[in-house]
Amino acid sequence: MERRREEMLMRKGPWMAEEDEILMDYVKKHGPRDWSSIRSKGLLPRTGKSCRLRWVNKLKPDLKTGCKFTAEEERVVIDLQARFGNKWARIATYLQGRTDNDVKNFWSTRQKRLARILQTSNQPKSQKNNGKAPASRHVATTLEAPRPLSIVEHSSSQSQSCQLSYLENPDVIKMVALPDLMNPGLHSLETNLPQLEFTPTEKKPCIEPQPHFSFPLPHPTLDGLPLLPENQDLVPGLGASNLMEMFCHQETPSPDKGSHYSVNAPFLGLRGNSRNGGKGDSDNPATPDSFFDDFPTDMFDYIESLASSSEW
DNA sequence: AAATTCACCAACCGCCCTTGC
DNA sequence: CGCAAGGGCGGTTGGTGAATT
Repeated sequence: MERRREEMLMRKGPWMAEEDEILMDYVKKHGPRDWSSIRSKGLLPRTGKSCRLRWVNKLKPDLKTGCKFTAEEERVVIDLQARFGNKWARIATYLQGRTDNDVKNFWSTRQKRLARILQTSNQPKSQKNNGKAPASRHVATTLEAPRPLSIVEHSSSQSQSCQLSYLENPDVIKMVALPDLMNPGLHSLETNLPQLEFTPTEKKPCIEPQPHFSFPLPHPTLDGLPLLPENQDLVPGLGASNLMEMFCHQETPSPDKGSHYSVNAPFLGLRGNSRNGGKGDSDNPATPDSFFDDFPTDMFDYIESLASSSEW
């Protein structure tokens, strides 16, 4: 009795269908506001926060629940994350039917995948086959390379072999992993695309709206910033040597460390996590991880398609 | 077939901002 | 102006099912 009463005081955990019904009914009558009064009126033994969250993430009409992010949505998230940082709620406003939680989860999964990929790649070959991770998941992307990564200029002919969704991205810097970087098998796959494009996140003032966006946007621009600037294959004046300097200006490759490049590229607009004084993510100091935030997700698709290939 | 790994998702927690008194 | 409550948001965790070994 007492226990039941306690339960009634405040419920946690998964929502039941009846609770959903009550909440829906409440929102129908009162609108999505005054969440705390749901509890105070004795309608549900849930906190206002919990009610709001449930509504926003599950009950709100027109949500794309259960649908994976499309390639286009992924691209939008990547672009907007580069622009806004971890402002999931803001990013979500540009994705119809997606919530901040959706975007956050998508991004988190992507980050974990990348972290794992990098970790796996950083292991010496001798360890790799002994590791618990399946061999098929080994990938060929790393910043701790046996040989330095080479950075080449973008050219239209090369770009055609790349993920199309990134070709219109501004300030594209293409990093080409050497074919034998991690796996000799890459030689045979070279023509397929052993190229990784990095999207710098420098917040440049843009003149014109990006015409390539095909998804519906609430505004033609984002807070006055066009979503993407016009095509610019390269940051003006950034030749390969300049790029190398920018990537490696903090620490040059040391032979005894096996050409380990410590990447610190301020021009990328690196971000830190938002909370610690980080309300303005975009001007946060760079963090080691944040560099990788700008990896396109389909990079992984490509990598994984390689990884799952029997050629590995 | 069992164990392990991974991806995805739902929900909670804590911090911060806004608002009302 | 200061305080408290409510709400918004980002980070994190835990559960579950699918995929892989």
